[in-house]
Amino acid sequence: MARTQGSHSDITGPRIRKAALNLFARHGYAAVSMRQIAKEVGVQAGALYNYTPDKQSLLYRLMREHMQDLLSALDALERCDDAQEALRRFVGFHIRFHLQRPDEVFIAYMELRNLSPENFAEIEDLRRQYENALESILDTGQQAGQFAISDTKIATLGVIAMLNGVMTWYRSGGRLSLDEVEQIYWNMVHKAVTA
Amino acid sequence: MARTQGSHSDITGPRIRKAALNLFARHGYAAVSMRQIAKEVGVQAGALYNYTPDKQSLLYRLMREHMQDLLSALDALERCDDAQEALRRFVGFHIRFHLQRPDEVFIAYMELRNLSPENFAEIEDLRRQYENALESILDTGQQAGQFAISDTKIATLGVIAMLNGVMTWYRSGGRLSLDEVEQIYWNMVHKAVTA
DNA sequence: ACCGTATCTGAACAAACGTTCATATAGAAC
DNA sequence: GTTCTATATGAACGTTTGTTCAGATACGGT
Repeated sequence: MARTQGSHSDITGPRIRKAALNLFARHGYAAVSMRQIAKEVGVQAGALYNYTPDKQSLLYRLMREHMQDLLSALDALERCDDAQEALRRFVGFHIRFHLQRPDEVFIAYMELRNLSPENFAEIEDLRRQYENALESILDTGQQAGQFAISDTKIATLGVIAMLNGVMTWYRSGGRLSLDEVEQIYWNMVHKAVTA
Repeated sequence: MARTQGSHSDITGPRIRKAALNLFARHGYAAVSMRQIAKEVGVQAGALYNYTPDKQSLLYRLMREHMQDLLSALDALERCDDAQEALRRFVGFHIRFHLQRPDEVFIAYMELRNLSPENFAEIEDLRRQYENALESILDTGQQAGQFAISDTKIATLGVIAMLNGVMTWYRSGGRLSLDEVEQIYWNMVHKAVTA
């Protein structure tokens, strides 16, 4: 008989978050019930409340941790004074990081409206930090005369939007390798911003 | 006393769809109840079922009509043999058409997963038709030696993703005019694909 | 003036929702 | 081996969900 009660389960917490992540990504936050999440974990709905105060916090925590991971990973990227090289690294980093976490990424920009106002503000701030990193690369290159960008703010959003598009179609094991995808996108981004 | 019953209301149907559109766009299909829609229209929930067999059909019809409008409008665009000019027109058309219908656009790509499988397949087919129109422009330019695109399928998705990004930030009356926005994006797209 | 019908109300339905809580149990600590 | 506590159950709560339907009402046609 499987042990179902009383054990110290350090693993139940992570499993709940994983199940919630997966279900939220597939069906959307509003369409997923606490009972569905509990069923996926193999537990009764009430048990979830040992690990989260409510459903909203479950979503918020998933999004916040994802954004913090993203910023940490970006921070760990080797610095580079040359703007073009920095941009190339950013493109590669963005594509690879996001393709490794399709569910987190999907949630992070699809479920923003299901956050409470305070939680939304925090996530939005983290997102802005990420955009600013790219914008400062574009600014640097623009001032150095390497880039010819009419509006760095829009270019930032344009580049990120284009790169994010990769997740709507890329499937590992498909026609193109990760290296090829990175090469193709870098080629487009590079030409789009270069003088 | 406002007339509340018995009248032939050719206007209730459109008002229901408009309210549903607005609410779905703001809060998401799953998070909006039939009673909320009814309240927005100023009617009881049961009355909605004179105009739609169920909630799902309400969403499906909104998405299908939007995609058909999009394809019709694209079809009405003046043909052009020169690929670069055709691409320029496409960029302008896409930006303007989509900015005029922010709610429809938002729903059309956010609520795909809330469609039943059959409905999803139909909408997806319409979307593919639209993508194919752009891809054939890129193909033409590629064969004519005007463009230097390593993969037209990916370039198609990349361009559309970039252009769609405009809707996440553009607000009419903001810093930039529509003409300026179009110019900026055309500049980026043009450089990204040109030889 | 009356009828027929399209339209809406208001109540009802069963099911599902997020959340709470008294109770049970299995493992850790002694 | 007993006790303590973290972790789970399972039932219950009040609300809300999508949907149905009998009855009421007001307009168009005659």
